[in-house]
Amino acid sequence: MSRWAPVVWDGRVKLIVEELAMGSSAPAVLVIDDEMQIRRLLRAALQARGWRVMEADGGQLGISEVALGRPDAVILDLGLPDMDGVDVVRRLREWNRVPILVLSVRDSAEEKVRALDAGADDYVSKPFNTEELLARLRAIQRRGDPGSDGPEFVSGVLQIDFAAREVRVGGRRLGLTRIEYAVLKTLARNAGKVVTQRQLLREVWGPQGDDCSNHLRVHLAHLRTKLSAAGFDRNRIQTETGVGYRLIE
Amino acid sequence: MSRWAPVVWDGRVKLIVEELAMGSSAPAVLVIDDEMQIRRLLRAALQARGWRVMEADGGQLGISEVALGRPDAVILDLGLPDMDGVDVVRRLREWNRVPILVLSVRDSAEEKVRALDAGADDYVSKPFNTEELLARLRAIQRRGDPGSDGPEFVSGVLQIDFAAREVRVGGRRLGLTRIEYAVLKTLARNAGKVVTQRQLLREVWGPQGDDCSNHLRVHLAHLRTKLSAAGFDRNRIQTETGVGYRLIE
DNA sequence: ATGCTGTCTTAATGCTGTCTTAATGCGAAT
DNA sequence: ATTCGCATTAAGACAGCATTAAGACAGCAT
Repeated sequence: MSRWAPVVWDGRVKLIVEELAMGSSAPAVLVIDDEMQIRRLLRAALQARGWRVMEADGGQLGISEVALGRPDAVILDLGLPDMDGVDVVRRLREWNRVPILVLSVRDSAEEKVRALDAGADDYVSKPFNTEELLARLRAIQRRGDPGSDGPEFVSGVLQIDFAAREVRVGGRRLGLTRIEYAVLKTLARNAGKVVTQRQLLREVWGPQGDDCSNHLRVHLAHLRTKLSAAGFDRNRIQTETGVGYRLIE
Repeated sequence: MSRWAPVVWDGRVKLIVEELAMGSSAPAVLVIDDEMQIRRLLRAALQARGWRVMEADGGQLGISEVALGRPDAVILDLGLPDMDGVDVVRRLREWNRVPILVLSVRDSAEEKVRALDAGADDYVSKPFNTEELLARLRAIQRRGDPGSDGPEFVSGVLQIDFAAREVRVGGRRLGLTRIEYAVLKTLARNAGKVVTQRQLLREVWGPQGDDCSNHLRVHLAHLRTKLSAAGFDRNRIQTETGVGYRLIE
């Protein structure tokens, strides 16, 4: 099948194309808000500016979503039903430095001070101007994360520096194509665990990217060949027949 | 000039004396505002919280003060008499990444977007709540300064002086156009890492500057030609197809 | 205003490298 | 034995890239 079989040329498809153009590494933002209307509004605005948008409707879910999805920024509504918003900030800051923009209906100085001192990077009162919010989001996201230098994934001879998009095997740089890198990145992020084919397909070809499983096999073969040529044991990418693949730690 | 030869007892000298008095280890903030009342108010509040305070009453002076005094944060009033505040931000950002909190009497979204996209880190409207402003200052200052240990970049034969906007290859000066310089600067600031096309496009053509990818290619070709003509290995600007570019360290 | 200079944009070309497609062979499960 | 899923390879299609040249444009000095 061709990737250009989709019948509709809607926003979703356009997004996929854009993601592909960016090596599927478009910055992701997590919106934590219990009001669906706000989430919808933000999703539309953010996607229009090239963000990948994730959503959570509660604090608990939001925190786990940060852990799982590793967003590049977080928009957090303080008025969540399940827990205090400032506590969410605090909990996140215990282990994560992702930029956090706090939203709130309250406009009091004390509230702002509380949130900012808990570790939030900016505070915007509702109702907000969308353009301003986007600009503020850009501002806090622009100032990258200082504390992340060097390879973030190391396992034997294989090391991956996600920030630099660089893969090394035994110290030697490896040139990977967009798709090969995306596949390896996903496997590495879930090292030891089985990554389903669907998961890989979505990572590379987007939500509509099922029935590209043959492509996946081809690229995996290339990936294995390149890795093993550089001294990486080819068998460390295991095939779980009918399920997916696993990178042995 | 010797620090203890000053003929005039002006603000700068006063500042030095204060630095000595504070042991000069406290974080410094530069307040750029033409209204003396505001400066006094801020000075009192900031000093009470342990900041070392520097002052400038105009944009020109403020910029040179940033260069000389290397403050850890800047509070900048947009409504300066001698130049447009947003321009001050822009000028500072050409070579410096110090956190900037912008103050303004104007509360319009456009103004905020302009200032933030120019490189400011936060925007507070006057009249402001002092506690909130201090909390915001802490928030932007907390998120340290990642990539600027000095305005110099050196890697092999290539050296860039961001302050002077000067590029040298093997000591010889290189004349670059605005766009060429902006591209090289961005690559250098992220040396070793892949800089996405979108990132470069935004750096040069602003936030809505997508769909200029062809221009980018043209200017990159010029840049590579100029660099290699001066003795810089052309391959040290790598292309990551479909993703972006990387300057090899 | 006018012309000059250097920069930016636009467009066209050929090319490189990546992705897709399809064909073949293998092995495990039915 | 047959079928299904997977690995591998090779070849062609295609997107994205590099490069060049020419025209538009802005900035600047006259």
